[in-house]
Amino acid sequence: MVQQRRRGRPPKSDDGYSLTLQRLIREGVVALTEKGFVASGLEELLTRAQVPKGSFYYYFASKEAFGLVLIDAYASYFNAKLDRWLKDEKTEPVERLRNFIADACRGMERYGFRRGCLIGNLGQELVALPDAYRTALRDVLRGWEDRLTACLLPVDSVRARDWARFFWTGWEGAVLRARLERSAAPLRDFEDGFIRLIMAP
Amino acid sequence: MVQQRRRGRPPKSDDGYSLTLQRLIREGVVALTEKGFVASGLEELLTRAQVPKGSFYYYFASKEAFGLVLIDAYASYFNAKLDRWLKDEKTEPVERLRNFIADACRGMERYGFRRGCLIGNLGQELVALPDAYRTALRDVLRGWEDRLTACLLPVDSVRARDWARFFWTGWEGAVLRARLERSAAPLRDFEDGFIRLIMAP
DNA sequence: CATTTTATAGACCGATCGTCTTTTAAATTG
DNA sequence: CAATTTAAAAGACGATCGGTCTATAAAATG
Repeated sequence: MVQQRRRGRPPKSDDGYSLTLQRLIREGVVALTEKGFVASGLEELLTRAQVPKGSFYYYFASKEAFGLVLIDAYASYFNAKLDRWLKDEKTEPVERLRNFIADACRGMERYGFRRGCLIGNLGQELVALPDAYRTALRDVLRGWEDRLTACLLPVDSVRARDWARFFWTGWEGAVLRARLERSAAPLRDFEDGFIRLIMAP
Repeated sequence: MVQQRRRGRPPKSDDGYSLTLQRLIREGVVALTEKGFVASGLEELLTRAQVPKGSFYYYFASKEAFGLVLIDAYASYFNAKLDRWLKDEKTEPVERLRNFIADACRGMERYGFRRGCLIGNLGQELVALPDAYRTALRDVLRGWEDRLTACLLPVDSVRARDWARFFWTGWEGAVLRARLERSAAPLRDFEDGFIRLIMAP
């Protein structure tokens, strides 16, 4: 069947990710990891992204819709990062987790502990957010939980999921604490405790 | 010595806590535990507290100054709660912690998981907040750490402080997770893991 | 009644959000 | 190549709200 060409100007890129859109999403994710949703104003975002306001509302119906896209984008980015570390077959499971944590420490240091976890940030302001956000955020965390569970299965097949849940719960707290202290120490302290926990008989 | 009466209209109450002030602080703390600093608008707060806008700026120099007072008020409230549970001499140390957690679970359930931890909420939006807030929040957490350290000293005198640090780090995450899931399960899961950790040989 | 201090009232400005109309750009079709 | 069609950008605009400030009322003293 022959593809019937549409009349008129075609989209800049057919995958739905024009350069403008990419910049909006990139700057949006940065803003949310730093300040959360409410404190992130569109005006400042558009200035940073070098995108005029008119374009924003061409791509997104509202700030609310934009936020959901950002959650998705962040989840994709973070899931890729997790898969890279936690599925590294040539490394022992617990060591994979250690590698992920070391990478995260470097990441937080690189940005002077200004950037935290997008999911954690939005989670804290849940009451001020559109209702659909809660389930979206929850599901992202569950996705991380699944990935870590898979990684820990060889270590303790019975409790792998419990440990994974415990990890992400505590990790969000550790990221918060690291920002408060402007130090990666809370991340490493949590790492030590967690590994001691899952290694205990 | 006879109390010389001051000229002018006397304050409604001499302890510096007029009914108006009490209402402002009460509603302010509630707002911050629910939505954080930025998302908490003065307009709504004043409506709830039944205080006209003009009065607010009689009591506080700015929203920023107000926030610092709220952090203090919350810290006092929470420290009193901690002391009540963690210094309960007729109870075993670990059991004291369990009691505190059970109380916290009831608290979160009572408000339908709308209210979180004021310190955690503000910690997440640190970048959007006045600079003085960071150290204030950090010091409050250190105060909690001291209290739990004292409680855990009989259990493990060497590692008591490490465990206390670990607890508060993870606890902030657990509160966040509980709000996301609208369930106290994350709090109890964290409790289980933490106690297993400190009891391990 | 003038003075002093406490407390209230609400006007005011600027920022932000979201919409709307207009303009430009890039392709297709006859 | 001119007309047509759709994509994308540009930014003016109004409604709303947050935060601050000035003016006024209330309650006491001398």
